[in-house]
Amino acid sequence: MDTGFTIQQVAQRSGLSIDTLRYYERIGLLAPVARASSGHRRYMEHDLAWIELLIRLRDTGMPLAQMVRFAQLRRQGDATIAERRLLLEEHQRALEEHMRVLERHTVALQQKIARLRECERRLAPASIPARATAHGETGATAGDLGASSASK
Amino acid sequence: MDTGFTIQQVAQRSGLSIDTLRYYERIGLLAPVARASSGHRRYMEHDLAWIELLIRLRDTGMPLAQMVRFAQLRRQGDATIAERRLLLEEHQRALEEHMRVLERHTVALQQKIARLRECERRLAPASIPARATAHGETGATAGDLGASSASK
DNA sequence: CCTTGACCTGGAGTGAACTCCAGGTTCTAT
DNA sequence: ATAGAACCTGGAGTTCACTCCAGGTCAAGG
Repeated sequence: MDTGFTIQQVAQRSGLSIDTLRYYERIGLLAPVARASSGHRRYMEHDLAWIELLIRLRDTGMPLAQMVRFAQLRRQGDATIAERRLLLEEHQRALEEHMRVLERHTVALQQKIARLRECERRLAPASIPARATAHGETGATAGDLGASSASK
Repeated sequence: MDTGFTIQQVAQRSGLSIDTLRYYERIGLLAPVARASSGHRRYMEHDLAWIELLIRLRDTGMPLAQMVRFAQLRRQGDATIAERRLLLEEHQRALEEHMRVLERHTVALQQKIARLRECERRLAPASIPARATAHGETGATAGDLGASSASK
């Protein structure tokens, strides 16, 4: 009986550090991992699948606290499936909203880049040493400024 | 001379907190803001535009340190326009890559949600008290686990 | 037998990005 | 004139998500 992956193998496969794997177990993101007779961790396939999901949630912006909540629900078994689904759906909605925001930001950044490029075109080729005008390359439309990050 | 916005007004319009506005100035993200005779800050239109850009960069994941670098370049005037553009283009590329990753994650999460819903369908209506099987709702395909977050 | 390297634990330390506080000034309304 | 709100500064404290460390155990090679 010494099947399963060592913590090092899991770290390599998952991209998480060894310390992070232990940390996740400490805070209850991973249920206590099986041990070899030596006391060393042995991760099973289902641990890998779970870790993969955790990474996905983390990378899509879910805070660890919420992931812990999710992990707790999971450990409570089938009775919590609906609740878990709701949690994921909620997260999914937030994520899609976030992606829309990012989409809008890229457009705006693209415009900003275009304006800079325009500035370059106006300045560089005409190497007339015009006294470096520090005028507004910030960009026009100082208009909206519409509450992007809600601070409580 | 007492034109311009108070720090409170800017906080409301921008969604940043008053403390954050002062903090950003301290670390050099904002050049020293104009003051009323009283010593109170008075933000001008061009400050608002700049703050708007800062928020955009922050919300798209640029670390403050890089934003500070960008702000420094800006203060050095027109000579740094090309460098600033390159910085933004670099950021834009990273951002687009990030959005692609998020896209893939949403797809996977959507599948996960579908599997949970499937579990619910199988369990809930048949109210036969089957001994709560803690079998794998983790989902299939524990396959790839392909290094998602590069830990140095 | 001894070293080397992977692993263990509990706890302390880190970096990023704020957020709060004390103690003091200034504006505004009554 | 004075209470109370808004502002100022410098510095300390907080939260999050790790990351590192000391001191010890365990397995394999020379």
